[in-house]
Amino acid sequence: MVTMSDVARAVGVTPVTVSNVVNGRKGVSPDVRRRVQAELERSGYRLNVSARNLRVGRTGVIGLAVPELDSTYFGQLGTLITAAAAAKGYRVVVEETKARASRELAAIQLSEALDYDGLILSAARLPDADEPLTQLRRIPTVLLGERDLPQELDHIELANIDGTREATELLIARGCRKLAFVGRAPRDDAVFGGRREGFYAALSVAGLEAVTSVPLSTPDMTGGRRSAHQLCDDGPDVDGIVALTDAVAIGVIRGLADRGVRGPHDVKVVGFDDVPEASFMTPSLSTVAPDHVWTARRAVERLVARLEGGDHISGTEVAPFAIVERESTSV
Amino acid sequence: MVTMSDVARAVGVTPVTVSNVVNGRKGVSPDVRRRVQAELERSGYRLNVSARNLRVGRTGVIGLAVPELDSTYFGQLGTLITAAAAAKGYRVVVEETKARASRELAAIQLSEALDYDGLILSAARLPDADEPLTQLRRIPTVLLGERDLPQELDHIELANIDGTREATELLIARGCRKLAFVGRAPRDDAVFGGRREGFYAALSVAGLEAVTSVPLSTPDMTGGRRSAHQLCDDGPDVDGIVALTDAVAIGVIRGLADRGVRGPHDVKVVGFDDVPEASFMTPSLSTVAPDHVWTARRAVERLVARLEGGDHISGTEVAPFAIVERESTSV
DNA sequence: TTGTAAGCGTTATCAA
DNA sequence: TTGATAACGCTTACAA
Repeated sequence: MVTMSDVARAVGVTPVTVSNVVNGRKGVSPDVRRRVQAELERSGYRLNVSARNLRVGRTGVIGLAVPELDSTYFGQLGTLITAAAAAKGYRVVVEETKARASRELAAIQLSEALDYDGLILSAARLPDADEPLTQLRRIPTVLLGERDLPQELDHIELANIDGTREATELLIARGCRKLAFVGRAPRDDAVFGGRREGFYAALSVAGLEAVTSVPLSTPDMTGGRRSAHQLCDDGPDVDGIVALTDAVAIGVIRGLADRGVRGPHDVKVVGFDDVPEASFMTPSLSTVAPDHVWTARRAVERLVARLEGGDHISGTEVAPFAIVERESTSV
Repeated sequence: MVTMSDVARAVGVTPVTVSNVVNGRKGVSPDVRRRVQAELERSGYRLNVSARNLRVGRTGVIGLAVPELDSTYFGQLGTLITAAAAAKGYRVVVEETKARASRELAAIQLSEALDYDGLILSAARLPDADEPLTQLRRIPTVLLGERDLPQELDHIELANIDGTREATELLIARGCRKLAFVGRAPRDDAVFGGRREGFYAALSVAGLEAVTSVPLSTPDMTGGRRSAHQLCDDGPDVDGIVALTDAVAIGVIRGLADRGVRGPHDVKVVGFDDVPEASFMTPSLSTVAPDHVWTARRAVERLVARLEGGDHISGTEVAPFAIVERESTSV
């Protein structure tokens, strides 16, 4: 391994001068700079960032922990946060937690292990115990998630209740009267409780009763498809479905098609997230579209404000959203 | 910031003993261990990994550079590589290069900057110049990509020619005679040349002429949709389409639907990649399915072998693949 | 413009 | 079982 001292010795200067060249600082004569640069090239020198970080006490890296990478929702989040962070001079590394609470904790510990300056944690199902929150206080963190959290934590959440309520209202406005919610968690009912709450709120205002609330084995396309099969096989008559997420909705639409049920004529469906593929499905998917760009920018802003010690607010903010109507709810 | 020295002073031992406790090494009396642990807890001590890495000379982190994160193809790749690396005791951080050659270079430099032990680079369009390859020689790297590369580099590629040839043969076997390829790059024809080559090879064997090769503005769903519109508006009669990737194919199917063309009755379509959503589309998508698990495992294996200095092979390997037939090519 | 000295927090080595 | 010492590669502060 080539160090600055090696390069310095070869050129006949001190390590400090080499450091100045490597970091593009001024105060180095053109001649020396040139000779140092030549030797850096020649020797294949690589900066040891552990050493630099040890010295300067920060890494300029923000960690982003997401439950899964193979969904466009979290992929897009990664893309947007990376861009927002780059604008502020930070780099982002993405960690996958696999949505298991223990892995979310592991991500937090990892962030310590990797010496991230800060962490953005998309916490699908952080356990209620205090212990993880204690962990979170050890490293500057912004949470993106669904859960009610103590006010002193930085937290950005989606408009789960209002968004799902308006999505449900859209179905009702389009003539649906026999509505089902696909998204009951198998065990922990608190997870995604907000979306369910919004669904029931809309029904209650309209004076309707839910036909059913279908359990969801996993909150993804496969789970949605399975739930749709179950719904068809159990036989309750349904003309509108509110799905927990777009991925679930895509699975539901496909699962209905498997049973010969065609949307939007037979059953209308809405999702949540507005993933990139929503407008490419057949039928294209009506959905709650949170402002992902806003969310990403705000998460980074708040984290950086905290990192750089300026004024920063705590507590929960809710991302703005819009209802996007496409073919899956057309009359 | 609490250091080992701080903890040591508080307990009345030396930093070395604290280090031993933190790292779970033996040779520390139960009593001392307990007291040190208590103080670690109490003080909120956090290991400074920059210091450790400086000392031990490695980081245990593998970088994965992919063109984009908001596609399930690369998302899945990230998931699988993360899992394969974890099995070998390495962690993975994912970097987004945005598919621009300059960013792929930036990723390489970044990997140096972050002190990854090694890098897996999914190089969509690495430039031909030698310079980047010189860069690659500075850090242990495995390339996942489409390009012909010098033999001394570790390289895993997909069966672009054979895969696309077989996919095209499937269309022909299902009765298609008027075939189009959607995936001509706007400028650089060398990119993804292999897939085009496979398409033409199948045609030639069957004694057919291609109806057209449609340019693709961007290799994603949006580009595919646009190309399909163009194809419909230009009017050539087509009964089978080979798309560059599944994402493009999904866009193509939707673009055809926009113009009232229904698959698979009117036009059959095949893609490449077997992304998770391929089986959830309507119609579900026939495609070339590379063995992603094999690819991820092999990439990690080869990188780790290189890192740990054992025997390692160089050169190019090709991932196995299968043709998966679904509804988009049914008769 | 360049050099000297010191230290960032950790761990390896050797001695007690 | 514990401690003293040195060193990893780099940057900051200050002196020349």
